[in-house]
Amino acid sequence: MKSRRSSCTDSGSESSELDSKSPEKYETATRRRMAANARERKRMQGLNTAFDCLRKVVPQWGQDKKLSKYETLQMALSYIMALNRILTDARRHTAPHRQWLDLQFDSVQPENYACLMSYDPPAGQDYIHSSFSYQLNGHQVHA
DNA sequence: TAGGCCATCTGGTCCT
DNA sequence: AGGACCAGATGGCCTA
Repeated sequence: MKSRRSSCTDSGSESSELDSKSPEKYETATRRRMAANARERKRMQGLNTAFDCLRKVVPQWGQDKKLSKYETLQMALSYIMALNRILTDARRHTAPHRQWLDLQFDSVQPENYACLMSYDPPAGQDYIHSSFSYQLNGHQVHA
């Protein structure tokens, strides 16, 4: 884990204002701030996990250096556009060209998006894509 | 050493 | 009231 800012602590900046108030209020505010910081840390970690999943799915220039968050989003956008184009073009082709389409998807393997498949939505929430499924190179894919 | 990227803290806003 | 989300600020690490 990275070191924290030296000038800031989990106690929060509201301490100075609350110093003059009752110790109970100060304690409560401190506890709330620490809890909020912990939640924010956890939230950002979740976001980073999602970015890691996206990096596994998106094409990379090289394996030596991982894409930054910005680059990952840009690459994902380009990748989706490219796949969309492939599908659009495929619709214009008839059966004799089916092999061509299979070739386009040759590099798309289930293990590449395993992290997305295992995603559990929060309880009580339904997602449209949760019942989505399709056939890809003989693989039945459920998402 | 400057610049890019990132983690963390923080306060504000919105939602449940 | 409390949690989720967001954006700004700040400081650390790394690389050219």
